[in-house]
Amino acid sequence: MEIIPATHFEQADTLMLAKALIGKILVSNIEGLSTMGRIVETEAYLGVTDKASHAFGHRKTKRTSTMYLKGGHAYVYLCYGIHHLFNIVTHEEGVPHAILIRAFEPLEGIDTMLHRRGKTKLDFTLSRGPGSVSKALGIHTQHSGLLLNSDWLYVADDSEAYSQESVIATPRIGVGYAGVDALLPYRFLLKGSKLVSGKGLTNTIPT
DNA sequence: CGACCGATCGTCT
DNA sequence: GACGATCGGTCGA
Repeated sequence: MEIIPATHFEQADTLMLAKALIGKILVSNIEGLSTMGRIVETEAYLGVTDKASHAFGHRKTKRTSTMYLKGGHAYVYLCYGIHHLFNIVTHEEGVPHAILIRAFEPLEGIDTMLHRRGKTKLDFTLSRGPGSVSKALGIHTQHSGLLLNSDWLYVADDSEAYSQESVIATPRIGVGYAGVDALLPYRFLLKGSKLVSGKGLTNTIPT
């Protein structure tokens, strides 16, 4: 399995990067515990021109300043006072693009993930939804601003083949406030995956 | 199965 | 002082 270096995310085409993340492996080594899963759902947030992005209109605050770092950094923020949502920053320094990881298929460290999630048995809710993703992997807002690397968290490619047709694009979830931008097809998912979040899909069938 | 609701708090106006 | 890039539980059809 090949580690994808943080510099990979310095590329400018965030939509391409978000699509290409589908099928890749996310590995965390946090608090001495190793967990791993295959990414099945992502969303792209295109910075200053994207009404759904925290950086829309060049908004830059203490919280969102990490989005302006160069690609390959982690952007983690607290949502609804409860959930820690994990993004990978993309593009060059100063351009606040990011990719939200919304769901993955658990591969290793399942006992650890179950414990972190307060569950006793594996089902499709373990790592479905961006809040669940971070909780299962042990990602916390304190990780925001860190560069992805093998010390704590990285993306890897196990060369499992996914055809372009197996990845589909849909509008993003929960961004109704973004007006017309809420309709943009910036959400990518593995077609037919039962592990994908949101409503109106075949995601209610237990594995 | 869908609709609704409460939890919970940092961030921004 | 209001509001989320959410989740899990409950309620009713």
